[in-house]
Amino acid sequence: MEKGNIKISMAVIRRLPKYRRYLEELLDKGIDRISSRELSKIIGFTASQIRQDLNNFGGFGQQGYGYNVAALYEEIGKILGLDNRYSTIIVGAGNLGQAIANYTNFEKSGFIPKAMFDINPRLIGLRIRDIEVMDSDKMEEYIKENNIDIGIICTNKERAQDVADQLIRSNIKGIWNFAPTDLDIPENVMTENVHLSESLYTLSFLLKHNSLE
Amino acid sequence: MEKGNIKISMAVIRRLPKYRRYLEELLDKGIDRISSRELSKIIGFTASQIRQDLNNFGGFGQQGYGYNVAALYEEIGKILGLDNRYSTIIVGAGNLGQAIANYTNFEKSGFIPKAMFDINPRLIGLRIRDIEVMDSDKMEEYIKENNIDIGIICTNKERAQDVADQLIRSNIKGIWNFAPTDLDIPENVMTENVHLSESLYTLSFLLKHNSLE
DNA sequence: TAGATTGTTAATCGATTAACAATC
DNA sequence: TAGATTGTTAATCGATTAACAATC
Repeated sequence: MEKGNIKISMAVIRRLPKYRRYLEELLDKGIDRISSRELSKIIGFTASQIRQDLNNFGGFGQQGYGYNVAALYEEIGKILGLDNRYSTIIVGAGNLGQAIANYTNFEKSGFIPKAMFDINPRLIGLRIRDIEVMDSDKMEEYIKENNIDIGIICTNKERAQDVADQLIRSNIKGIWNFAPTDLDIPENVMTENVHLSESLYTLSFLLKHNSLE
Repeated sequence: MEKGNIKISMAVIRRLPKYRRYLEELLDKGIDRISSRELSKIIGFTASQIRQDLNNFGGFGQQGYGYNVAALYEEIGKILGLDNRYSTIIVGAGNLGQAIANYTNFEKSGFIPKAMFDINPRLIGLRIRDIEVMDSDKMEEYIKENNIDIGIICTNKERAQDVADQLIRSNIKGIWNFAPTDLDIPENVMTENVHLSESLYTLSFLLKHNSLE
């Protein structure tokens, strides 16, 4: 999380995927250069913030010219680690797990689902695309033998911590957690939570308090 | 978004669901009072922040005692608007749409899915639980006739803005967007985005930059 | 009452924005 | 070269934390 020794704040990190997404759109439109001012207009961050953000990682622009869209897109991809491939497993083969298994966009970005795991005998043996649902009993062994990088937790909240403990024992590198609970995870295992109900409740708050105006 | 005239920051709003979740856990354990200091230990925010956050909405505590768990849980629910019922529709009946339709926890919190919509003839007529997948052509009419509050966009990014425009024309109050794009939406329609790929890329960043240590 | 803990003001910290010299 | 725009430092703004008087 550094350039030399400089710590990058989470606020900056979370803006990077958005930069990349807008740059991809520009690429698709055949635009090959852009200034922070123009980018500001379409992305909604200030030009100053854009320049600050990018300069955390290096001087990607050129005075008087701006930024080369293709090069910047590429650079941000590298910063985000999207030049890597990651092997993933999906734990919990219910609706959400299956939805993620079916969502091929992640695979295009280098996140390759190798297997799914579930405790429900009726799901074991099922295949989502070419991804097999295996018995959770075999998970720890599978992770170690297949060098799995990321575990995606799509179980209910009751099972989530047990699954996390198994993943941690198997030396997983990262956990993407969809279960509506906060997991207890050691510092060296990176975690990212997707708490859907928190997002929905935020919307609910906005609905309630906006309509008062 | 106010108490009197005071504006509540998004940072505070986004912490509210987490307070509620931890309070629910305490309730389940039969704990009926808690101090900001104790809550701080389990939730990970500072005690000072907890008191500041709550005092945006009122003095829910009592000096020398702390907070009543049940009462505070209830209050935060009201602040979040979870004492309301919301009628929702899910647009896009693919894997993700179906996963959300099947996730009964949202329904328990008052978000009632009334119908799903899709353009794919093979999906139209399908029922997820008791929720019918209808032809997207009928969506605008349906929203108006059934007083739908929230539209949940589960289409691909290409269709998302068109769907949003339809929702807006039908006077929807809020949009929960799962499509990987930023939508152009008027200020009076509340929006909450769930950008899964941004979350995954953030995890990727952390994996890459942490392993350098 | 004495102890505990809130509610709230003040201090600090960090993130965003503004400004401008450097330079393409 | 002159104009444009970056990279970077300084100023501002907002959010978090600390401190403590109020009070249960």
